[in-house]
Amino acid sequence: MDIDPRSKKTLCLEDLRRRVLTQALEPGVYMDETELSEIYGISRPPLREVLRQLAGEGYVVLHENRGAQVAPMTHKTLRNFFVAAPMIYAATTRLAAEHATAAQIVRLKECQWAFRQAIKSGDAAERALGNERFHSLIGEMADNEYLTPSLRRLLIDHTRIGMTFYNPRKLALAPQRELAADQHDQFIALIETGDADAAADLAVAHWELSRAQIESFVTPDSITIPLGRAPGQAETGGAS
Amino acid sequence: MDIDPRSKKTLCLEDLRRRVLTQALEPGVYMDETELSEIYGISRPPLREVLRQLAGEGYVVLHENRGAQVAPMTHKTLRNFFVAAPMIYAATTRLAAEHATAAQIVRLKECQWAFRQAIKSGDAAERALGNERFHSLIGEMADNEYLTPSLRRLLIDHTRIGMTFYNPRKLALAPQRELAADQHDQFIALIETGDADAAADLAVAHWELSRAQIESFVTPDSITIPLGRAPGQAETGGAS
DNA sequence: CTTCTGGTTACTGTAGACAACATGTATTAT
DNA sequence: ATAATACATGTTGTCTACAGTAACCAGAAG
Repeated sequence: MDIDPRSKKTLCLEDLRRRVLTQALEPGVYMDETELSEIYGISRPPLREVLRQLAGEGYVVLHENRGAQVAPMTHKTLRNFFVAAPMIYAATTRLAAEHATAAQIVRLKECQWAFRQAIKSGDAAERALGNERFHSLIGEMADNEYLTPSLRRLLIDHTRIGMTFYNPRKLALAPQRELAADQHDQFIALIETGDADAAADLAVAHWELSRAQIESFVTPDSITIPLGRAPGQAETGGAS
Repeated sequence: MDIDPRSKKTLCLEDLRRRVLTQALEPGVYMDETELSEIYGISRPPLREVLRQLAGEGYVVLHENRGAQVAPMTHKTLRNFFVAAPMIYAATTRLAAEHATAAQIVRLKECQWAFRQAIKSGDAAERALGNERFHSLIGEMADNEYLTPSLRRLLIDHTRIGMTFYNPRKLALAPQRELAADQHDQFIALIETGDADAAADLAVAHWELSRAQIESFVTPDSITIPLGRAPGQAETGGAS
């Protein structure tokens, strides 16, 4: 579909994906077709095609006569996410270890290198996109057209959730970030040796780490702060 | 997205889905935009939107400057299908038993009634579409936006495969068809009582039955036919 | 002051016409 | 005779202009 990476339409598609993933376009907001078509230098019909495709991929939701809405995140979202993620991640990682080609492993290593660079730089968006790409590549390795759709859908919200909670200034979380990156190296090693069982286990462990991080933000430790002290931290707060 | 079922565009979308599922549009064939737009009485831009959406849903594959192709079925298709199906079916059925609402169960019963009618009538397409709708409704009950994409993708090919192999004239398979329909009734009963474990087990059993039917056609028992006899059957044969 | 109704506005949905690309064929040169 | 190239044809990709619809706001009646 997107063979020619130079076309404006493809650029538009990729940029909109990026904007949704990084929450530059916040969940739930409505998008103006005319405005977007002017931004990307194309007319409305092809832009509408792009929006349809994004709807199919789960980035946006289309409403009749009311336009495209960035896929919202509700209270049910997180719960459903916790149910589906470990199963899909474990399954796709297992299949990746069984089917990965040499060329794919090379690309995965390049991606991991870029991911570590992003962590060092402290750029939340780059880190989140790098992580998304890493797991997306594992999905490609799995080479199963029936599991990929759910994996892609999971990665969209996993990235957005990570983007919400990730804060490079929280030094206490640096060890966890290192651990996550180390696990990525282990993914590569296990996929390269074709150890499917270990890869599946690692996928679950990797997921548990991510889950713990998310839960630590959903249930913050603000209780430990003594009463009467000036509250200087409100980092997890909203955007706009 | 498709709130108004009367619009030509929605009709077009649903009809194309139906045509792909019943193999009226055979896997791999290319579709002519102009021709389709004339058939459904709409112009090419909205038709192209429909094709994009169908691509997102996995019914068709888009090729740059070469149009839309009905999603092909290769040798890898069946293998990947066998890997993913039991996992997704079991998971969604379990969740359906946990989350189903009364209104949804009513609709499922209506669907099951229609399904039995279709079996009696011997209409392969109606039966296949009825089965697809039944499992699609269970997917809705599961109410998990992360698992639904894979389920829908599975159901597309499950329906097409069933459409290929199903032959109402094969009387030997009548008991299996009856069993499948009975299992649907059991699905309803277990979902209604909320027995998630039993529902998941039934999903696997239901899948195994379907799998056995498929395998019996992939590996036909032509060996038992004595040599020298006129070969009168070539039903599973290829397309254009 | 509240509520219903009419108009206004801004957006989405669609159509028709034009441009770009790919394919198949015929012609020419080797 | 064969291969390569140029052309003709048909399809996809895109743009501009128009039609339809829903939300918003103002004004009048209760």
